[in-house]
Amino acid sequence: MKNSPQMSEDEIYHIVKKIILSALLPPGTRLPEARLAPLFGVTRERLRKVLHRLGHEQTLQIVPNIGTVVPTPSLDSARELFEARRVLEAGICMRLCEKVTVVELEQLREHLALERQTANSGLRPNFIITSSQFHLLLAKFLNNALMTAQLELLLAKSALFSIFHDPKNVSMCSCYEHEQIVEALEKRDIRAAYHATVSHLSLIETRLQMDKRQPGKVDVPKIFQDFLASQMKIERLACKA
Amino acid sequence: MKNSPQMSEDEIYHIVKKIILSALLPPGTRLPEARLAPLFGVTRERLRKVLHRLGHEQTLQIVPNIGTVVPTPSLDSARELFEARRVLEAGICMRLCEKVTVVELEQLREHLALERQTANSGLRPNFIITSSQFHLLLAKFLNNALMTAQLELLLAKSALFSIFHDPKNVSMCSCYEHEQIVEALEKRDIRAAYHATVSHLSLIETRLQMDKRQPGKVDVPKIFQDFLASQMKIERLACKA
DNA sequence: TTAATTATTATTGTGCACACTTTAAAGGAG
DNA sequence: CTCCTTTAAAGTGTGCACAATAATAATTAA
Repeated sequence: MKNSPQMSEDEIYHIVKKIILSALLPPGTRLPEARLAPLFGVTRERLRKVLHRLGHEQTLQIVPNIGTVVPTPSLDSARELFEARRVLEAGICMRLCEKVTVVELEQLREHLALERQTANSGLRPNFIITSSQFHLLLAKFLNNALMTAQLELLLAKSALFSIFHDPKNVSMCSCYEHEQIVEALEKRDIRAAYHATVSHLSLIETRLQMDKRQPGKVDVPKIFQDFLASQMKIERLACKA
Repeated sequence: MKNSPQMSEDEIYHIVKKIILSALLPPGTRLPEARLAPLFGVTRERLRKVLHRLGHEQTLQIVPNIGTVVPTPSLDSARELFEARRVLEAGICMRLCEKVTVVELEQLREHLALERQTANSGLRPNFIITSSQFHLLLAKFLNNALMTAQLELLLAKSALFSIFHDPKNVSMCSCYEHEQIVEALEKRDIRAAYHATVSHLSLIETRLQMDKRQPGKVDVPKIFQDFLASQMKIERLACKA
């Protein structure tokens, strides 16, 4: 059964990105373009373009004559990453204190509920994404596409780090920490919001313990195919509703 | 005389970027890949890759069946851009208050002198770049490659706006405003540094007056060639020294 | 049996050609 | 002379083929 729905480049881009950031592939895994392309119903050249785009924005690593591989982030870059996130997200949170609406606060509460639910379900890939989206949601309320895009890049890199991390710890802690941020926003307390954000990010950073799991070979095309199948199932459900 | 020094993709990337950000080409100008490629001594496909990379990071605009064109930024995106810069650069400046060294402060002073000199010389392309580099210099002192890269993207977009702007006003004002930032850093006064940065950026923003100069057709290959020639002259001087 | 070496297969990188689209130019009617 | 239509030129987008490189399997020697 060949899966050839002739996807657009943007669609492919988002799907591949999601697969990488869901930690479905161990770091160091190569992405063979000729094998993966037919799964999206496109030629090799087309997928290649998408892969290299992800490479340029550091979600993938481009290695000459090897192609694109899932990156293995270093400890140094973690330091830089979280420092950048502290600067950007603290700023976002402070601005948000002034202009966040009650409707948006309600949305945040709903998202917190979703996070708890996902955490309890124990599915790590889902949780990594849900957890990131809390931060993204905050940025979106500022109505600034550019800033949202910049944060999205940082979140993508953060997700790559989470791959190395013990899942259970993150799940429990961050839900509570996110709640503290929302509470500060509800009180419109700039100082509290600043500290909640900065300390939350610092906590994530210190929790990082480089496990260095082995590259453990996997059947990449199979993982892609499974993911696409599950995506299609979700889409069908959405259509029904 | 064909100019074919077989440049690397990274070299080409930086040169094209510099040409765009120097406001050498009016907004809306198309970049014909087949014509430009031989100037760098590469094939069309190779240049194409670089052009699209610049397109993905918004330094160029990709239009289907038209190719890459010099973007014409909108007023809305200016608002977003400077809001993002305020958040990021204010954060950078505040952190810098704590850890900037005397050597670095000296470097900043030197750069201010260079800015004044460039402003007086009246060469707008040079000034746009020199002025941006002040902001970049601040970021570099934080020793965070990621944050530097993020700011670099924002500065690139800002430079695109400067193309629409009356050059003389910028020149005079920003030098003084940059000086205020340096003074705040010298006193290690976080509050002053924050305000100097935020108000400087807001001033730049309000000064923007969309001139809407006509696309005014230009000989793109000629401009590229001239730029490359001048670059080579600079390189030769550097070799002698 | 294991290590080293060679042969084979798989995969990336890139130039080329051709189809398709847009732009510029030429020609003709009002 | 101007505007519209038609024709030619220029330019983009993309599949394909082949060369170069890396990974894997097979083979041989110690």
